Amino acid sequence: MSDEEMENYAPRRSARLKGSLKRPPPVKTVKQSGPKAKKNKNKQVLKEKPKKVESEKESEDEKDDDYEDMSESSDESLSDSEDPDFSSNDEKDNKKNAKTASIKQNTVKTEKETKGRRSTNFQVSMPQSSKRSRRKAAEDREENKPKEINVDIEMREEHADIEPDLPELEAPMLWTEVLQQKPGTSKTTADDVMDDSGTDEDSEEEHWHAIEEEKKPEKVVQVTLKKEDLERKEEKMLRAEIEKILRDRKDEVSKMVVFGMAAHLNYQMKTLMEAVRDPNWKPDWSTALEEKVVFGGLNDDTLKEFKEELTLLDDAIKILLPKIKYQWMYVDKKYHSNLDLCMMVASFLIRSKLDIRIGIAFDVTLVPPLRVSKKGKSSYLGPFYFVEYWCDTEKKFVCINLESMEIGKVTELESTWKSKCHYVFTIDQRMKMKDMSSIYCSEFLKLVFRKERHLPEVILDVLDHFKVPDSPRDLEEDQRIKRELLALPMPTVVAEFKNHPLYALEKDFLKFEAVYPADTKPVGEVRGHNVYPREAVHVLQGELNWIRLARQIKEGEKPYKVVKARPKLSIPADERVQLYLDTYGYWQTEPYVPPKVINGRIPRNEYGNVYMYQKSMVPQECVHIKLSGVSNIARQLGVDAAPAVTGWEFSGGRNHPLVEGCVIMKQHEKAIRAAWSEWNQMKQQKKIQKAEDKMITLWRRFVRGKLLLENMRKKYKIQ
DNA sequence: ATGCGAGACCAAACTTTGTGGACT
DNA sequence: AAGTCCACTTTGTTTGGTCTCGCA
Repeated sequence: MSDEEMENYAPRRSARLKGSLKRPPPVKTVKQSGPKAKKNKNKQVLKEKPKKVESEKESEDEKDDDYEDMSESSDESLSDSEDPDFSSNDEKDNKKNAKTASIKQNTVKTEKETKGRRSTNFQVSMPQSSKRSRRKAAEDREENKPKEINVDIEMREEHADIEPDLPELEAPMLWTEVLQQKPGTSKTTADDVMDDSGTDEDSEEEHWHAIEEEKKPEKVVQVTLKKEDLERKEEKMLRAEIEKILRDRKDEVSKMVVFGMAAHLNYQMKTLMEAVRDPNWKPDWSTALEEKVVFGGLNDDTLKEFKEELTLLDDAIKILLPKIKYQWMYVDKKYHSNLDLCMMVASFLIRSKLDIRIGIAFDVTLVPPLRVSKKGKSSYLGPFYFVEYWCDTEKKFVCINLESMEIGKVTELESTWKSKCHYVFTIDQRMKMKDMSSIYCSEFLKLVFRKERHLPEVILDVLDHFKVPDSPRDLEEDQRIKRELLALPMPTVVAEFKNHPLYALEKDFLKFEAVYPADTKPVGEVRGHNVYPREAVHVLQGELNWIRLARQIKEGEKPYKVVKARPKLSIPADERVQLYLDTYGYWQTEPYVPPKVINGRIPRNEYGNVYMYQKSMVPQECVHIKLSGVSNIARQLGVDAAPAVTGWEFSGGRNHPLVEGCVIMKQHEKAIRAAWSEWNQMKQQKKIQKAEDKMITLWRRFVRGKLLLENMRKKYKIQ
């Protein structure tokens, strides 16, 4: 990016808001994203489960030894493996063993009891903070390690398989529990017990179902009141949310319309060029007229003559291939639509060796969200087409009004459009698309018109997709348009100056805006306000923001403007003092010069970090390694490593630096990378091992539970 | 009729370097 | 037993835009 581009890019306030300086999305959004949400859910399930097992086990302990032996034997049969973790993973085992004083296992397990307790908690699973997963994502991108993710997914699926079966195991346990419990003491609440009375006569199983399926009615008055308040608040939030979504949607849709129109124009031009350049296509009726143009120049009469040759059809010509269609129409001297006519005139002019552009005038008609349109239905009938040709004598493109076939009458052209158009694009034979609204829309500089249009950035964004470099002629034209616009009379109304593309009032300068050079003379005065050219208004930035754009303040520069700084939220409101922020213009900055390594120590900022907002900011003789856990490795190897701040994250009501990997000296890179990959491999292996262990534990529990259930059914003769 | 300014209201931007407890 | 991870948290102030209303 050249310096000049940089300036255009950075200092505009609106650009700042939408662009690079926008803070990274808050954690919230990351949290809500698919994989994370899924993980949370998964975690919850896992956390809940041990509780159930606990209750299961407690009731189990109260039963006679019969099925304990049973489960014991199943336990043993399953825990053949010598792996101590494997058999000690289950808390149930430990307690039971302690109680029954089983010989061999008891010794092993009591020894490891504390360890076993911990592992029942299932924290082993995949809970990951957004930060970590983001870092992991970055790391995956860099190192291509899909394996890790696969394991996660597999595990989740595994659980999904097991999970539905487990509740069945609970039934007999809870049933006995329920019978034993006194009203009010149980977890299954007094309501359930009260409902019991009604189902006295039922069989045991139906009894159970009645308890399970009964829904508790909500009765508490206080809760409903609170709920109402909540609803009111929620309703408001919901409405705001919906409005925002609709607003965004409207923006998106209208952007799409603009994009679609641009693509359409692009396509038409392409088709036209194909048709005209086709050597097999030889319409001869217009040759005389063409020669007239070539030798005598283009004038209204020749164009009118051309149009008189044509017949207007009532129905569209149905030929699918547009190129053929235009060729055929031209030969047959027929047209149906405005577009057809445009294409034929354009063909004619190209054949007459003229450089042409085709233009499209259109509008984006959308009813604003949640608001009734005052004007009623849109009367938009467009798009409308026109042709321009390059006039050598005037050194500019001149428009042709396809209705009257008059040349060069810009204001009349607009009146031929049957409805108001806010956008006019043109495309030349090089496929260079330009926004010419400023020339063809007479109200272009009006405040209302500006507001009805998209932001200039959006238009540029769309046109960027049809990238063709500017030719000298394009640049010249831009200059000419600017001169013409400047020659128009200045607005007389103060409000018209707000966001005016050419002028700005001093009173409307934004907080971070100032006139540069400082001695810029006002170009006029409106009701006592000085009018400055918009070009002279520059956006300033504080030092930290410039660093984020890889620029630093030149030495000895004085702040160009001092603005009120935002209060520090960490200081209590009553103790805050008004702080000020020094701001500088682009011209006061230079490209960021990364600091040098002194005595083998990587230079850090006051927080012990290195700013790595851009790749170019890496300190000299250093490299930035974006691998998670790499700073640990560096520390273990005794290598100096500085955490790299790549952005900011808003969480916990505060801003925190986003640290991605660290900066180390180049000479250590190889060793660190090797050490990291070794460490990472071990980590992966451990993870897989853990996942497998857990799977086995779950399966073991599942099978044992099944056996237990069978035993119970046999014993109590339950089907 | 038109434009202006004040004021109310609202949405969005901007803010820019922790902590405590659990776990390993 | 130190080091690491993770959940907690989801602010409050400023700013600019929009709308309305009264006034010139």
